[in-house]
Amino acid sequence: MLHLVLQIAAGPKGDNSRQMVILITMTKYWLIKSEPSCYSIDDFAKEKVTAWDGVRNYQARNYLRDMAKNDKALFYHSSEEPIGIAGISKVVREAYPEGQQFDRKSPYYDGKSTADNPRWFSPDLKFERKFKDILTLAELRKEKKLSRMELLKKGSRLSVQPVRESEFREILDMAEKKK
DNA sequence: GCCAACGTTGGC
DNA sequence: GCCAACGTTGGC
Repeated sequence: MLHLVLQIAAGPKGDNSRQMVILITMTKYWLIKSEPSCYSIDDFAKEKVTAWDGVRNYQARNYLRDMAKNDKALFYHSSEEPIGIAGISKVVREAYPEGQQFDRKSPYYDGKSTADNPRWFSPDLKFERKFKDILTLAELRKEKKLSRMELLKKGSRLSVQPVRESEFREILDMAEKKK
């Protein structure tokens, strides 16, 4: 949320009555990775809304916590050909304590997490759409406008990453043109 | 607080 | 299946 304070006209010193506060919600953009053998865009399309759980990296967790309602996230298929962006999702619930950290039977169980002091958080994401064709990593690398993307940097392996609005738009354009 | 050893991610 | 690039762990 961005807070803009507009001074309409100068009042007497210390008098703020002429200030107008404007609240603007800025949509943020993200990229989330998933191995399709584990959870694919088709699984997502079927489930419609899912908790983005199982993330066990602190930086990725911080990004998950930064997600706000209505933010958009590119859904990326990693590890299996065709590797690339498969579709889009939307944040429908801000991050809350992730369930699997408390589940002893889960591979994501974390004994150091307590209900009072949870370590991991997950937002709820809603399936928005699947691209007709996966926008491949090779295609993304060829586009100069995307050269600053976190995803394309050497050694980048974070499973949750911020994406610039311009990059998000460019990716939608590219997906559209592939038809 | 350093850093070696180990584990994981993910493209190739 | 290889391995570079990271992140985490734990002894000191």
